[in-house]
Amino acid sequence: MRNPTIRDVAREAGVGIGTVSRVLSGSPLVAETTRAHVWDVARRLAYHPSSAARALPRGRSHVLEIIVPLFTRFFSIEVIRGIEEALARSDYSLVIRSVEDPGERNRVFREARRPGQVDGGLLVSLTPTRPLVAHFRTAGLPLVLIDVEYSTLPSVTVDHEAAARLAVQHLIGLGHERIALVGRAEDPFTLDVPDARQRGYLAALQEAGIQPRPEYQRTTDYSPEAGNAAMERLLALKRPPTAVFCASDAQALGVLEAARRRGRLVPEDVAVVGYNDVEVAQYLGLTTVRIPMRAMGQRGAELLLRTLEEPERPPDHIRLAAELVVRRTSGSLPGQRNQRSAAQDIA
Amino acid sequence: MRNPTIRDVAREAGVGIGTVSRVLSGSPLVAETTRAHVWDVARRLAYHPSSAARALPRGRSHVLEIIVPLFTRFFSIEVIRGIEEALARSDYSLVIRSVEDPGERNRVFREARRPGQVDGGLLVSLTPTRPLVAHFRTAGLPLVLIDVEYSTLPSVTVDHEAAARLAVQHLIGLGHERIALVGRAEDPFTLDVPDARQRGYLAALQEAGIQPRPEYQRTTDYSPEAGNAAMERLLALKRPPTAVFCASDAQALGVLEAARRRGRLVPEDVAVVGYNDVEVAQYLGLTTVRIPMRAMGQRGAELLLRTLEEPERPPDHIRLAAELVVRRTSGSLPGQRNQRSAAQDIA
DNA sequence: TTGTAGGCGTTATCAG
DNA sequence: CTGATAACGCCTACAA
Repeated sequence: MRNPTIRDVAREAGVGIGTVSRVLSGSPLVAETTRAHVWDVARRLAYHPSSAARALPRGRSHVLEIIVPLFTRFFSIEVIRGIEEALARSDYSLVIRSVEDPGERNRVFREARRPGQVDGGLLVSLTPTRPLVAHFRTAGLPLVLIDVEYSTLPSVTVDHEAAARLAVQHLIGLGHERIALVGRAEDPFTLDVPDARQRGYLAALQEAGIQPRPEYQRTTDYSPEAGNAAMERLLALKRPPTAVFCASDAQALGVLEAARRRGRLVPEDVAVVGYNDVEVAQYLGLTTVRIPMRAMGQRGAELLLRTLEEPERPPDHIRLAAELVVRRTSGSLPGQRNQRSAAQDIA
Repeated sequence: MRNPTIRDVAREAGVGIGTVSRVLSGSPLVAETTRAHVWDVARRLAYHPSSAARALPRGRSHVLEIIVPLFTRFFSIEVIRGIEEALARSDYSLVIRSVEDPGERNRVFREARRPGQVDGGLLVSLTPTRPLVAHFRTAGLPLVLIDVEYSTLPSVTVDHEAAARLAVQHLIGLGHERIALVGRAEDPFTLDVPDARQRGYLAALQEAGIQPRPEYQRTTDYSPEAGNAAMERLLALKRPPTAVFCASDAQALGVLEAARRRGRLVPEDVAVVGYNDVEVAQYLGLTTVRIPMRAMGQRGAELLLRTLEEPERPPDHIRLAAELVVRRTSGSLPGQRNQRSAAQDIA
């Protein structure tokens, strides 16, 4: 009934518990025959070491903590999934902590598990506070950042500025000059001002010698509703833009909807480019910038694992590339019959 | 540098470790003054008990395990989120295990944490196997099911049959008689044959005295692409349906797209109803059945917590109500401008 | 190469 | 009410 302990295995195998322990932890100081025998017995008894008991003398829990904002957001989910994939074969468990609103952030940071509870942390899209960094440092626990940079900590990021520039360059390449930005409102979770996507947008315009216009730049939060409202404003201008670059696919959805309601054809009257490449983007034919979310999670987890093995290793700063995915809403190549997207007819 | 241990607190407070332990666990057998003093010292030293050390004599880890299929699916995410909300104030941690394909299921079940690793489990949309149930039973660990029923285990479910009937009744109420079903293919994760939604569909037709037609019933998996293909087939019939009920919003998306491509107006030529009420449904104006996913998670977690405190408690079987959300794709009532009309309760 | 013993931080029991 | 002290299951010197 009770789980077998290491002692049971030792007795059953006729060896000392030290030997069993060595076999299980793969120590080379065991005779080959002994090892085989012990393994046999352990398997037969269905022995599984208690992680709590193991954590005690080792001083390590084999648990990793990840702190992520807005758990239900597609971006977060994908990153988490990537982390899980990387951790799957590593016998580390993952504890996920979600920060649902900015006020919660400091509380969660403060409650970040004490050493012994957790062996390391992963911070996603969240700028670390000084105390948090100090906490992990003095505790000797590795902390890895995803989608955020910090000089002394390992990180995995995407160059959002370059990604945004890519998108806007694409629009310029199609001949657009009146290009609007539906950017994001100040992100309450990170401190990245001005926003990287906006910087990329401006850079692309400048490269092409296009004068940016303030009335073409709107910032809203990441929702279809907000995108919708922003687009309404843009379309109400005397010279409305012929193309719109959105800081998220969610906003782009709203932009498409507004265009439809105002009778504008996409991409004939107005081209739309989103950001992230969420699932529905492909389905709606939305041209967008693909952010390698899952890969970000994977690489971050790998970085953490590596730092765990080699604590003194200087922090890596990995930067992944985003790619532009051209679909129908930006009216790619001439001669290609553009389908109107589903979103437009439904509503 | 090292974390303070209970011994440090005891020494600093000038008491025995037993007393500190009692104070911290809220035992009433401590003098009020002693208690206050010990708390003070503990706070001052920033003492945090080691969960590993605590787990050892207690035989409980304070970790709960949740096994969920297809982690990235909206349904799973929402349920998990509900669970987290319920657990947030309970100092239990959550370890999430995802089953990404049916082959993985048994492996994950087999690896279900041994007692001592975990204090209980939550199974989402996954029919438990005999061995799994036995495993938890003999280990004396509570296991709660979400979105699945099993006589001897507590569960939280939604009556999918009633929910589906509701949707189809709505269509019938609008005057439709040629109503198609885009159902789900056999679910590799659960064993629910015939599918509850299909049963509900058939029941609603029968109640209304409508003869079900085999050619109106298509089963596909939960993807827009599959829904799209199914709709193409339906539209190719000599007498195509005037309404389609889909077993998921994902399929409904594809159905809408197919209708658009074939030049059918929604809802004038064909009405469409989805299932789940995913985020984008509201945005696309999709009439659908709202499944209380988050609430399912919450209630499930609460059930688990309760069983943890009271192990002998007979299993509760909680059944939550789904509601119909009428939006544009079913063309509600003439003149009625409401996006969401009165939600109707079921069950 | 292997067995033994001490210790990891708590809880729980049992005398005081 | 409170303070020792024996587990809890495992790891790791250390001794053999």
